Amino acid sequence: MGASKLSIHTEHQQQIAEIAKVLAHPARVAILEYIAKQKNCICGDIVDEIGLSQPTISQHLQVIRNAGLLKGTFEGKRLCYCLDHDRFQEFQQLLNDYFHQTVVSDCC
Amino acid sequence: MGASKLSIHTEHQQQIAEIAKVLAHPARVAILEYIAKQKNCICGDIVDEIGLSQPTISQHLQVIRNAGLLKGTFEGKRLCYCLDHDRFQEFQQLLNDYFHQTVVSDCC
DNA sequence: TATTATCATCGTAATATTGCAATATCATAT
DNA sequence: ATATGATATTGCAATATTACGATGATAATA
Repeated sequence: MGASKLSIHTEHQQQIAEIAKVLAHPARVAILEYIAKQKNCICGDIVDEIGLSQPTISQHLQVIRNAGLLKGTFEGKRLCYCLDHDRFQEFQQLLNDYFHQTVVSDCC
Repeated sequence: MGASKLSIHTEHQQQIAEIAKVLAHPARVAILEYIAKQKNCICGDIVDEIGLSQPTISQHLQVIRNAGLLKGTFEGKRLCYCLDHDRFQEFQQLLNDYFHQTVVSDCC
């Protein structure tokens, strides 16, 4: 198959999985790091920074954008991508909640 | 392709991606939740709990085990799967560090 | 020993992901 | 209006993931 049986899981479980999927590729981890530290919204050189082709970067960016992590706007001639601070923090919060909620009962 | 170009990313970026991959499927999120709350190491009924076949659960468990999240032992006739508390906390810590390290400079 | 219960592995099918070349789009500059 | 530069989209190939039936391995029990 390859398609996951979504209906059998809770909304919350799917939400955590969706969030994790964004971080589940090193290129996206790298892109997020790079975009985050850009102070001046000049984001056109992600391709040079990461060692992947422009279409591939664009594809990863779409995954990040679909997750709601990008605030985009235009500045001069370049399209600007900025990390959405609030959404990024929401990611952190949701994952943190998951870890806190999932209390491991010491057994073995 | 489908294979990711690992060499171009840092160890740390790959580590975050590896961790995220474990959580990147709702079934594994559900399995982790379920195993965590089991107090008495009776773990044979994950299959009944989650709505997936035994081989599929076993496959997901292998992903979780490969990530170092399982402490296994025997108890009576049943193989026991328990969440490794320390490793689970390490996951939390590493993700938390990533979020803290990735400080978003407010630009747009 | 034979049976049963439990979990792992194998084989296979369907789908998803990753990556890039080619091409399209679109804002800006000339 | 046309050319240029930057990003998005399309199409395709290779690989990974997800799922399950069939089968194998192993421990407890009859």
